[in-house]
Amino acid sequence: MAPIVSDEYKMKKKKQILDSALICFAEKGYQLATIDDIVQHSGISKGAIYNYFKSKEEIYIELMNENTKELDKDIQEVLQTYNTAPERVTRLFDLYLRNKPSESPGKEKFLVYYEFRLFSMRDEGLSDLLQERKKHIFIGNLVEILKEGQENGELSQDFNRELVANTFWSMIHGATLSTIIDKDFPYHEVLKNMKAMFISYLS
Amino acid sequence: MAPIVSDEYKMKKKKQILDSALICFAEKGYQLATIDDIVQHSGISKGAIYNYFKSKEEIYIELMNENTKELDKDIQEVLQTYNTAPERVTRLFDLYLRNKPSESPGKEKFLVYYEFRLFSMRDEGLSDLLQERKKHIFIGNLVEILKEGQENGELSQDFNRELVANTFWSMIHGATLSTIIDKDFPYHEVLKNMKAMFISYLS
Amino acid sequence: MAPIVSDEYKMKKKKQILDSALICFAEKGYQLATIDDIVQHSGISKGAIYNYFKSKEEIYIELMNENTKELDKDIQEVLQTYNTAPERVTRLFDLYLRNKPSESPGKEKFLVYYEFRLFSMRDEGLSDLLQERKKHIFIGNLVEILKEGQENGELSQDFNRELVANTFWSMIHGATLSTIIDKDFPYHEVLKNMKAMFISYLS
Amino acid sequence: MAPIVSDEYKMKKKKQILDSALICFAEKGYQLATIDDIVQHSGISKGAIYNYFKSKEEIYIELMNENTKELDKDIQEVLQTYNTAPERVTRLFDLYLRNKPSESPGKEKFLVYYEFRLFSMRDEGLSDLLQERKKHIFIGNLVEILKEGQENGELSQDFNRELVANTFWSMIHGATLSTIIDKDFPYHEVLKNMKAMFISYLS
DNA sequence: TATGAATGAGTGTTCATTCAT
DNA sequence: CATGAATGAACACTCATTCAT
Repeated sequence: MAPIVSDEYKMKKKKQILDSALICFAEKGYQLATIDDIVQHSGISKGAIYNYFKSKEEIYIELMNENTKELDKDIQEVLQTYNTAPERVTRLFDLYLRNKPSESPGKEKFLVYYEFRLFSMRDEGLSDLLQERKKHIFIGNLVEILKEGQENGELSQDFNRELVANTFWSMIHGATLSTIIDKDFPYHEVLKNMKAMFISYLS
Repeated sequence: MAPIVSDEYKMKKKKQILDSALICFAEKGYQLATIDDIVQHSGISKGAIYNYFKSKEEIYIELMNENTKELDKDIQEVLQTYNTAPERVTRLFDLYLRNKPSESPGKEKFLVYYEFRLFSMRDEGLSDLLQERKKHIFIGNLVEILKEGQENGELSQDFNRELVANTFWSMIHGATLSTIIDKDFPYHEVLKNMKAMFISYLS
Repeated sequence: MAPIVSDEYKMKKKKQILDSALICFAEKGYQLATIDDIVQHSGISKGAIYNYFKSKEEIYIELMNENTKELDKDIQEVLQTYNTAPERVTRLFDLYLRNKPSESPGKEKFLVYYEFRLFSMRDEGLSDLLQERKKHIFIGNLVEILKEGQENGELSQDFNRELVANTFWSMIHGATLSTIIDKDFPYHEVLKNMKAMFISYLS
Repeated sequence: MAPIVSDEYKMKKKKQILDSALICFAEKGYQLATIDDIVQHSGISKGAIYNYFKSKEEIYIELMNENTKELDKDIQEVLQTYNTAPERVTRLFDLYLRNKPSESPGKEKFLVYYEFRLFSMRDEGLSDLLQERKKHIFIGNLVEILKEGQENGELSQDFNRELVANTFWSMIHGATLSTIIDKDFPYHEVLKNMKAMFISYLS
């Protein structure tokens, strides 16, 4: 039976809901934001929302999946655009210098994202999934960059790649989180500082 | 009216409630943990809990205040025990190498703490208070250390102290958060890495 | 406007819906079965269903009407095939010995039927209609049989025909209901027992 | 810790809720009766109801358990008060001649009861429990009566006791159900008729 | 006619908070 | 001070019905 609306229409509708949900979750937090908030904000009826998502939690999770996909895309782009390891690491930092968790809408996005990450800790399946994903997208890619860098002599041979990759991402997390919770946090300067420290450490 | 029970008794009772609350909040998260959970876990009646705290949120906030106080005490201890800037910074790192957010009950404590920090973002008063407190306890103390270090030549003159202090704390946040959300995160190694990077940067 | 599709087509479609509805109502009960269940089971779209029936309740009622019609047909057949009163009563029992509410799909049919009968009690109009129908189809026919039987001396003169007819049907109801609610109920034996009791009582 | 209200108080409250629930279920049926209906009818708040019962279904089931208990008590009383088998069987019929499903509140009770019995068919555990209970309370007791009656020569040796017991109860069901669904059904006369048939069959 | 997306009133259930005992 | 029964606003989710295409 032919669908009465196009897939494109459905995607658009889903995106509409996700966009509104993000704003609502950012404003009140996932638990305190209600489906009615999303209804109000999106102008889409409650029933319609439940046609696209089977629960509030599914909206949350799908929202976060989108987020991860975007981030992954950004990272891939860096890998494809730049060739040397130092350049690539530099650009990864720049990704975050550009993303600006210090102002809307980046701030809200990150706030919701970190809340989600902590929230997900109580669901073993979810938490394992996210950990695995992180291991591939975040750590894996960076390890690969570092490996190539070490192999072709761009980088020092002295460091443990896994460790350094983990260090990189935890610095990013730290700078981002600090920005979210402290509106006076000098995000750019700190990140530049970290970038300098990190790059110098690699060489 | 003279108090019928001693202040000590009251403090003990409050502590009991806070301890149970921490465990409940860790297990389910603040929103999902119920007063009844705390009742069950603490063995203290619902009415009694409301004699000591005027709302669930107050329990949350007071719990976090306790946390901050403890941390402050730890920091003060470092300052009083050690004299040189490099030593002091080293010991601040060690504080976290000791605290171990990688295993219970430290993990739960940090989980609840970070959730609280994000939660607090929606209450301007609360968020300002915490920011201010942070500025004093975390940034202020460290800036003081760095200043002394620069003045007596222990540290390089090249850096902006505020910035470096912020960098320090955001690295700590990053490592801690990473540990909470990733059970395979090599917390100690990363922290040692950061410590090395950081100390070398200061000199 | 001339009908675009044949009446036969419409009847076939209606029957399809009713058949699916019966299965869905049997499975979950009228209230818990949803239109979507019927859609899923029948493969007919929601809109189409509402083209044939104006509400879920109408499906229910029409389904029961079908049921009554079938039963009526069965009874008429007995009346036309057999001539003496004892034979006819015997065959009425046999109708139920054959119908087997002890196994699918008879069981489901009876389950839905009795639920419907109880459900209908809250709608005075519906309940009156069904009562009237019963009085004619069930009681009326049997009274007629008994009357003829008494008049031509096949049966005892001693009994009140209305009463006996009511007794007959309530025994049938009892046996059927017992079978539905008790999977170990010895339906056939009980019914034979009743038949014996009843026939002997009539003579 | 001493309870703040007596057990008696709690029982009274529970009974209040059950009484109101019975009336609401009778009026609209279990599915259509809402908790708010019960709130309105009982004057007990929604929260309070959920302090006594954990779900609407639990109210339903407990209501039916009460019903069964009462019936069991009635049966036991017959057994203890009367000694001979014919007398006992007579009195079991009388129980139902007295119970009057033809008028309120007996009618409502039976309506709800039969709806429950049919409803319960979709829950295997529940349905098995009820079947088992029936086997003991209803069939078991009657079989015992019949056995004693046969052994001391009060009753005919010719019949299968289990079968007869099942026949008895299905006649009762039939008469009761007929009364519920047909307001003109001559309940008393039919039951007396059945009693006569049944007793004569036993001798 | 057929389709299935949209609607929104309605439901069972939860839970922070209160307060009589 | 302690207790836990009572309260009721709030919420996620459902589903019969409608209607634009």
